[in-house]
Amino acid sequence: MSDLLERLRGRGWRVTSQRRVVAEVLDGDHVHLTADEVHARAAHLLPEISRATVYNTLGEMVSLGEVMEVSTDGRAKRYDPNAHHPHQHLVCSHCGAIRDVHPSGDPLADLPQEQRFGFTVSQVEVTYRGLCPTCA
Amino acid sequence: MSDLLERLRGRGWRVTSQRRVVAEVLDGDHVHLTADEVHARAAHLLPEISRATVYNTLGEMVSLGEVMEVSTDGRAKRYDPNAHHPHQHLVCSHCGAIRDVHPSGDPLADLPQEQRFGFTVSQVEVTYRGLCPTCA
DNA sequence: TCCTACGATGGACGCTGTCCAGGTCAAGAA
DNA sequence: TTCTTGACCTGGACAGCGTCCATCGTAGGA
Repeated sequence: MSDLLERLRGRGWRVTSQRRVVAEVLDGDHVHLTADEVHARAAHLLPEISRATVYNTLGEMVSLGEVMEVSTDGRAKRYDPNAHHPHQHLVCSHCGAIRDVHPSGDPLADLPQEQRFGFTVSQVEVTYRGLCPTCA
Repeated sequence: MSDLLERLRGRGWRVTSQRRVVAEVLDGDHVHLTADEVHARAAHLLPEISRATVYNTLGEMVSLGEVMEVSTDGRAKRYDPNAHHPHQHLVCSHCGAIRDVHPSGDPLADLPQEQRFGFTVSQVEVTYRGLCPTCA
């Protein structure tokens, strides 16, 4: 986990106890927590941590490219620490479970030039939706 | 436009003046209004219409599959009347402009079986991001 | 014309996220 | 170790988006 902390420290980030617990909470694979969930888990480790700090810290991690922001449901944004490995998301339409997936091929290549309307396209987000084994 | 109204009437929908103006506001191509924008335009045609009614009506149109819900920015959802022609979206990262686009190929086919983790995948949403000609 | 169930209203409420003034502290310097 | 300072944290107010609910209005059938 301190991978993330080490990288951030290397970028001149001041490491505080608040930032450390947020980084700890975000450790792991297939982690897609909302800001509120991050706050709840962080508060378990450091009871006085404020909501504003969690939002600020997450925002900074996103700016630094160390964490991805994902919004799969139009409600709260979710934070995905797996930002260094390009991937897409598979979401259960019923229970909201999320998995990281790696489609074959380059989704960007599927958009023909004449369908780009002069845009300089630089990024593609793909969300696959369906039912997970438990909900099906 | 009353395409939409006719289809809804055919499904036993009671047609009221409120529902009619919401359907009128949503008429056209490349229309991606937020609920609030729909409300503002509807109120121009029918000043007393309430916000709750607009939300209810949009929600019903979505349930009936006549309108698509799109959330491209993590803020307000947008409503796309072009629900009967499968398409994806191209979004300007700077000004938020949205275009309907039609990628070549079937994005669903790009997700190998072993990447589906037992999910029954039924739908794919693709959002292309970049800069529009004006913002570039 | 009358009835009635469905629809509309608007105000309260909840969730998500942002902002700000003031207090606190990490980390470098001596 | 102590000092200094600017970056950081806090808690609360506030704003945007969306939902809920009790009540009133009305479309459409009898």
